[in-house]
Amino acid sequence: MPNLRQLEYLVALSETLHFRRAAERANTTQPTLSEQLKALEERLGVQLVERSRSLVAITPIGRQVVEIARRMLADAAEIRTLANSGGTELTGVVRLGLPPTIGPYLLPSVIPGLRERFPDLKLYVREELPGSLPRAIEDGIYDLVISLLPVSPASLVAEPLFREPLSLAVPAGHALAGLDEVRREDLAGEQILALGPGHQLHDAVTSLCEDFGAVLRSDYEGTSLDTLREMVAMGLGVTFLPGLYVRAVAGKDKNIRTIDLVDRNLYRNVGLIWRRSSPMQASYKLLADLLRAQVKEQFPGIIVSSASSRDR
Amino acid sequence: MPNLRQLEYLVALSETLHFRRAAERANTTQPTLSEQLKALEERLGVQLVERSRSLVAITPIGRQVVEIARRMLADAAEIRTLANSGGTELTGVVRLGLPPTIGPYLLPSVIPGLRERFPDLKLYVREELPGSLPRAIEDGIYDLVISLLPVSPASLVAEPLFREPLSLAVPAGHALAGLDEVRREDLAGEQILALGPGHQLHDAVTSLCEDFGAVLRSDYEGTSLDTLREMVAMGLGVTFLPGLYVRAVAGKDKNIRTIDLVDRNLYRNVGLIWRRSSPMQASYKLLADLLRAQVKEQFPGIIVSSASSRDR
DNA sequence: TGTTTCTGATCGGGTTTACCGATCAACAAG
DNA sequence: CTTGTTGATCGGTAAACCCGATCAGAAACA
Repeated sequence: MPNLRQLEYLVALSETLHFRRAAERANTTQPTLSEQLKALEERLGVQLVERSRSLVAITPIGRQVVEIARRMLADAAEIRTLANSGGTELTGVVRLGLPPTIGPYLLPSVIPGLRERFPDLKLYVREELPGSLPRAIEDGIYDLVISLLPVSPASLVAEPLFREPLSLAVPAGHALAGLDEVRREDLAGEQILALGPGHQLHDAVTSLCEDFGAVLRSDYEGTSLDTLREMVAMGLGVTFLPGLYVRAVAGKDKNIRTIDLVDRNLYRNVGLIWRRSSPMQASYKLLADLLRAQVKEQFPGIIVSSASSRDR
Repeated sequence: MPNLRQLEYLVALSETLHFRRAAERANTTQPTLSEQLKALEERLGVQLVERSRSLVAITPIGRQVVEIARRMLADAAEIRTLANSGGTELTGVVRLGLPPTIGPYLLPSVIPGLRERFPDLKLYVREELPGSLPRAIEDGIYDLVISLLPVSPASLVAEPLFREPLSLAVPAGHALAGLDEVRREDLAGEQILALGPGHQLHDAVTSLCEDFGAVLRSDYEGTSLDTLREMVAMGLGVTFLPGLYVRAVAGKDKNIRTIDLVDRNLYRNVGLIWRRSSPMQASYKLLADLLRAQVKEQFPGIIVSSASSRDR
């Protein structure tokens, strides 16, 4: 296996065609360069340099090697630059997992701001059922996950992002459609639609229904927030929609009304999760800051969480 | 400066995400891999691997490094392949210098055959006044030179290729045009045209003129064999043309006649020259063989030299 | 709840590699 | 014939590289 240092010597020699000057350029001494080049030639089993008292020339094969060696040295330099800058800054591909009830509504709004702040950051985004997200990040499939808080495993760190209120969504002609806000007792007997099991909204809504005396329609299970909205618009029942979705999509649909709930206990807490063992901690906190700022700016009404303890 | 072996370890780890299996794949032991990866991270000042008891993951920066490292390892492998095959076979760019009175007439005929025999060989061809060719190859500007023999410096090796007869070229209506061959005395008093000084034909023709009692026209100096041919066709005088040119071009010109000389001392010896210190000796001899074979096939009438002593 | 198994980290060691200063041998120029 | 310049060589040293044995923590198992 050739050696980067030896290749560096060869390239230097090919540029100067002079052992002493090449040694100087490569920050070493002439004996070392001479010796290492010999060693390189022995390793490869090919003569790379034509030496005579009056002439130093690179052989045809040597020139091919020089060409490749130049590439390799440039690559090595790139690694070094990457390491110098990349230690602090967020660059390259970061794999982000998030639930489908958040991704399509949050990301389009915040990604432009992200690009501006971290121009060298490329997000590889994948949506996944929220139930499997914590496991997936523990297994190293993602670098970051946006998920609902709290998360259990001690190996994970959660940085809260925002509290997202759930709004009631009813058809335009519904009895409750005119109200500015509804109370718990208003919902008694209503037909409630929810996403299928696995989605985080499913479990939450189920327990809500028990509390409120409402009826969960198990015969219609939505597969996405969009289908849920359509089902409400068609009068199949009412449902709860998360604030991000309401502000991004549902609020613009004339066929339904979204109503705040007086009972302000209805929230989902959304946070940014990473492994405690990740060395990108500082960068991820910066990212969380930026996400909070973006949400605050783009989604009025969403309550942005306060950052956890700073340690820079 | 990162180290190729360390990069190999990193790549292996990125593929297995398991220290022991990665060590096995990289043909080393787990402690070594562990240690060297730590050393690499310290050199770069960046954490590349996320280690915890239950998980091995490559950090985002680490993945960028892996990507570059893969390129570098592939390049290193390419160097090794090159060295293994290239030691014996003629590949890559070989720089060939030759005189303009040979290049355009010899090369088009032999290059197809060359391609066939040495498919990975790329010739960088440059024409130069023959006077400066020996100096140029001594200085390492070329790897090979086709030149007229003999060559003086002891640092050069010459492999004879062929003996190229000089033919007399006269205008179609000239007094000698009907003859099959001419004698020295036939030329007495003729106006002889030649190339300018610096060309090898100049000196040779000058001394010929003295011998034959012919007159060298110094007021018209050709700059190439083609202009010389045109000048003869226009009746400005007669000239000597080398056999290769006669067979490739001049023989097809109806406005002139080319006539063999009875005096068979008129030859130029053409050979392939390289530096004695060149390690490609064996390949160059093969090349000379091929060139001789090609000339023999393509240029009937040119006397191909016998190869110098073989040593394989 | 102990026991076993598996993980990567660490330790002590020996070998190889990389390097340098000094010197040599061949050659060119004066 | 001397002087200066070239790359090669030598002897010694420090660092890099590697390995077997072992450790410590976590997970799986009984």
